[in-house]
Parts: sequence; structure tokens; C-alpha cells
Amino acid sequence: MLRHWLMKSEPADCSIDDLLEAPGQTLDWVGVRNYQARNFMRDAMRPGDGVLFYHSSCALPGVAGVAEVASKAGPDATQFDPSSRYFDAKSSPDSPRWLQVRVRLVAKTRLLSLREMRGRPELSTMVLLKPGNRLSITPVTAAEWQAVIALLCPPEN
DNA sequence: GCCAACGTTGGC
DNA sequence: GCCAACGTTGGC
Repeated sequence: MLRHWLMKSEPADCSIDDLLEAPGQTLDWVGVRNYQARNFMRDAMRPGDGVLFYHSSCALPGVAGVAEVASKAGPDATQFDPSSRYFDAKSSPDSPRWLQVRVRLVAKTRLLSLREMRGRPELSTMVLLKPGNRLSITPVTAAEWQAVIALLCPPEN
């Protein structure tokens, strides 16, 4: 049973174009430093799961493309790298605290802006849109997924 | 830059 | 285990 997710990234840091241009159009999703988001990767994410690639903390926040989970969760290498902004001195290779998954591009899409999403009743249940939500990885229901895909890829007449 | 909301830390 | 202080997120 495949699930669906929304994953936030700051485009200044890693954008949909970075994923588009990456070797194999695949990137390691590093830098998650929130336990709830980590637990989603550890406990529920499986290769093949669908991913909405979301641009956050930028001029035009919104869904910028579709991707898929390409690996199980494994240790996030950046936590052991003192030169990385994601370094965590309290983590050890024996018991890594932080995890990453690999993500592969499915399609860059038009930008479905946060503003437009808020205006869509069929998306109103999305965790992303809940007041105060800050989670960088949130589950997306099958109905929400289908509604987003329909908005991103309107059927031709 | 502001600020609300939330998560984490650490003293007790 | 409580909770105040502090840091971060992220839209605006």
C-alpha cells in the first residue's frame, strides 16, 4: 500500500530545478531535524510512495513538482560532518539520530501556489494548510493527492 | 523584518 | 515531569 507525502524544501537550498538537473534526477533528502518528520521517514515511507515537492520560505511558496520515494530511510550523512550546517554533535554512527531518504523526480509541474491551495475546498484537509503547521514532511491522503494531481495536470479536452 | 506557532532544552 | 526560556519555521 503506497502512501503519499508532501515534502518541503527551500528552493534557495534545493529547488525542483536542482532535482531536475541532479544525476538520475535523484537526490538524498538530507537535513530533516525534526523527530516527527524523521519518524514518518522511518516508520511509514516506502520506495514508490508519491511526493509533492513543495517550495517553502520563498517568494512564491507552493507545490513545484511531483517526485517519488526512491529508497528506504537510512542515516543522514550530514549529521556526522562537522562542516555541514546539519552537523549534530550529539549523534553517533553507532546510533544515528537523523535519517534521510532518496527522492526521484517524476515531473516538474506548474507552481500550485499556497494561495491557490488555500482557495480549494478539496484541499482544505491537508496537514500543510492546518494553522500553525510547520512540519517539513506531512502525509497526504489519496483523495488530497488526486485533487492536487488534477490541479497540476488538468485533463485535455 | 515581523511575529505567531511550535519544538527543544535544561534547571528544578 | 513541569515549564519557562529560547530557537526555528515560514508566511506575509
